[in-house]
Amino acid sequence: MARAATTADAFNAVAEPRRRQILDLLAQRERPVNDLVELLGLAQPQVSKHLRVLREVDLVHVRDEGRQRMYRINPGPLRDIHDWLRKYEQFWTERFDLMDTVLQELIEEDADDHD
Amino acid sequence: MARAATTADAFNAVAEPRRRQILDLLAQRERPVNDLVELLGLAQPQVSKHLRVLREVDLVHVRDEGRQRMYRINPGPLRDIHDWLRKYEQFWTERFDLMDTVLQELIEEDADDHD
DNA sequence: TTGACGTATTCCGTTATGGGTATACGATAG
DNA sequence: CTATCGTATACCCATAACGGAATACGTCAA
Repeated sequence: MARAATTADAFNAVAEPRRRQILDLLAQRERPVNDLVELLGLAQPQVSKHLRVLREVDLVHVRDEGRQRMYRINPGPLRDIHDWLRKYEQFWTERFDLMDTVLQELIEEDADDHD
Repeated sequence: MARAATTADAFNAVAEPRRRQILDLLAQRERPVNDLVELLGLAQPQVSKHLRVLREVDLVHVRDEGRQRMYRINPGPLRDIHDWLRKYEQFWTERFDLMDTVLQELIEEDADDHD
């Protein structure tokens, strides 16, 4: 088995920075492909390919409007990521970071004692 | 360019389900490698390799204890993901999802009118 | 010192990425 | 009907992932 497909889930789709940028731009408003091409400074085919990935994990919706294709964000699938992360939120408060550091030092000192 | 390395950042490291499982297990307590091997039902080398990735993005810390290596979670880097996600939280409330659906239908009806 | 244990590394094969470039395709303007 | 616009797809290349299997390495027990 190789690495999971980028279209496997939101985690994989969003691991690519360009695709995060695209979502950020679509979060502002619905946009046609050429808008994204300009704003990202990427070649049009690459943008279309990233959009395909985002479509396949249902992070964007498309709508035909004449010869343009309007892309809209659909943030629902991001919730899976958020749900997974939620259990870690407590860990990265300032106070906890400090406690973590102190504990780590204690553990290391203790390990030294055992030499 | 190929796909970004799994060690490029927390986004890529955490895109792999096994590595999320490992973090979940380490969130409970510090553990030696063999604990993870048993709990995950994976071969030991694969676990060591996943741990290497997690180490390289600083999501885990190691500590030598005799012939064992104790792994501890370091959730700090997850914060980057959380920060990026935060701007989307508002989008996936029930009420917004409903509004989204209604808007989508209106847009589609409108598009039909233009035929 | 030797052997067993716990863990890391290396090599292999399969798979798919992301960018580049060329091209195909549908819709609309003239 | 044809040319052009907006977009999607196909093809190529370089890169690296992940799992499997073998093996190397450091630590401790006898």
